[in-house]
Order: sequence, then C-alpha cells, then structure tokens
Amino acid sequence: MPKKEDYMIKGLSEEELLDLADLFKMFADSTRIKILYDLFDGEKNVSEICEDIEMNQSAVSHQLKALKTSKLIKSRRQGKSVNYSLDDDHVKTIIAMGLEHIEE
Amino acid sequence: MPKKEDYMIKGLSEEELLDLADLFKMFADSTRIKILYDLFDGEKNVSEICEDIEMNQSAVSHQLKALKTSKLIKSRRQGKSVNYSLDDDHVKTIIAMGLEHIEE
DNA sequence: TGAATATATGATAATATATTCATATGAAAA
DNA sequence: TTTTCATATGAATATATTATCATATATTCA
Repeated sequence: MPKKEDYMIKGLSEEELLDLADLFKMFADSTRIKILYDLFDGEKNVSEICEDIEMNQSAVSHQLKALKTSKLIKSRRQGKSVNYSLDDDHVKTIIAMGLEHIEE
Repeated sequence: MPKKEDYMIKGLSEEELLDLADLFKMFADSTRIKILYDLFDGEKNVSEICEDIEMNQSAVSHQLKALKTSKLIKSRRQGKSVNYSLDDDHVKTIIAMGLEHIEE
C-alpha cells in the first residue's frame, strides 16, 4: 500500500519500484540463477547444490540466504542437512521469459 | 549454441547462464525499472522519460544505452529528439511476474 | 560427552555499478 | 553559419556486491 506522499509513477510507488528492483537483483547473478535453475527439478540440500553448480559451500550458503530472504526459496531441515526448494511459482516463468529473450 | 567443452548445468551452458544474469541485471536497478515501466504505454523521448521518472538527463541516457544494448528497448530519432520504446514482448511479462511476487 | 558432518555467518578484499559533472555530438531554427 | 535545443558520452567518485577465509552453530553418532 503506497503512502500518499510517495512519488508515484503510474500507480507504482517508489517503494514498490525499489522492491521490484531488489527482487530482480536475485536473478542478476549467475550463481543465484544456477541455484534457482538447479532447484527446478525439486528439493535439494546444500551439498547437492554445491556439487551441481560447482561452487564452494560458503558462497552457496550466502546466496541461499539471499534467495530465502527474498522468498524465492524455502528451507526445511532434515537431520544434518537442509533442503531447499523453490517457493514461488513466478520463478520458473521469469527465468523462462529470460531464456526466450536471450535465445533470440 | 553452447560449446561442447562448456560446463553445463542441465542443458544450459555457462555462457547462457551469464547472459541470463546480465539480462536480469537490466531489471535490477530502480532507474531502469522506472524507464521500462514508463515505456509500457508507448514510445517516449528522452526528455519525457526524464520528467516522468524525475531523473537527470545524463543518468537517463546512460541507462537507456544499457537497455538498448540488452535489446530491451529500441530508439528512433525524430528531429532533435530520440524516441525510445520497448523492443521485447517479454519485458512486460517479466515485470508483471515480479509485481505479482512482491504484492504477496 | 566428544568427534564428525552439514550448514551458516562475519569480516575483508576485490570488483562492479550508478550517478554526477563536464563536454561533445547532432539537428533545427534564426 | 551561429545559436539553441536534445541527446550522448567519458571520467571520476561513491556505493554496492560477491567470493573467500576463518570460524561458529547445529545435528548425529560413537
């Protein structure tokens, strides 16, 4: 809900625009794209993701946290490991649109 | 076309993933989002865009160039001014998906 | 309880990015 | 052809971002 005093551009408040940019920042890094894309086929734990995308555990954990904060993925602990999965139906669509664009 | 020796993650080459991230970088800045969103209702020249989004001409021009390089917008000179417009059908979809996500 | 495994996190350093300022280019009008 | 208006661009600064390293936390198992 935008505040009345907000600068607005055609119905979108400054805050919404910043949120939107922040959301797309999550897709704007190849490590995070790899993680999201890796999760297309379902839940995976941190170690699996690290192997799949060939990045070290710390870097992956940092990015998983960012993605989770942005509510694009969710986590579920299972014993020693933590499983991550996509948490938004739009993720696949957004990436699919991006792919269509670059394939042109 | 991914090269055989490329590292691939489920059918996407490293290069494609980098291109994808670069594409989303275009949406990852509020100035550029404002510009794209401003162009939703059609062609506008640089001055109009500057007024609409309340940013100075130089900053806008720099970002217009980035957006054009990424093939998200196109330009057309008309006399002294230059008109910009969206150049990709996916832009609206991508932003729409982003908006749906943040409105949740 | 202590060791081993899996994941998270804080600090840092390297890199990337955006805005600003000054100026250049291009087109039209006087 | 000089001036004016519109846009583009290069350089510099300020800020943001990412990977790495070291270490902390959490869970299981011996």
